Amino acid sequence: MQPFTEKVVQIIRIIPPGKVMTYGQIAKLAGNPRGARQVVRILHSLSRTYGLPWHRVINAKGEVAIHDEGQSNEQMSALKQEGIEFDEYDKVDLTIYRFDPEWNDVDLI
DNA sequence: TAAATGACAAGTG
DNA sequence: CCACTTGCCATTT
Repeated sequence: MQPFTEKVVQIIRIIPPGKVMTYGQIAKLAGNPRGARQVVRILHSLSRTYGLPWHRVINAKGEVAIHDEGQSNEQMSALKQEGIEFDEYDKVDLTIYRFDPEWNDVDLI
């Protein structure tokens, strides 16, 4: 497995309840600012086996990016249960709910 | 080994 | 704010 993939997994695992991260943000922290699409693939294929909080990962606009309706509804209710609120366009306020690791030493985790 | 894929991002008008 | 374009790159076909 690529180091990038492994880091992405590590990062997603540390997202606390009630907070979210964006694909691009995760990719950047994992060492590849252009790897947003790889994060997508990882969530798809590894979220189950690694028990990742996949529902806390959304796109840069603050929207749930799932195309499948059933799954997107599942993600939204999961986030609501953690205290995250959606506006009338089903978007979250990233200025409030975005998780910023600040102490950014992801390599140590 | 080459081509296609994707739950994206950032820029432009 | 919306529509559209371009860049992206690990994984899958």
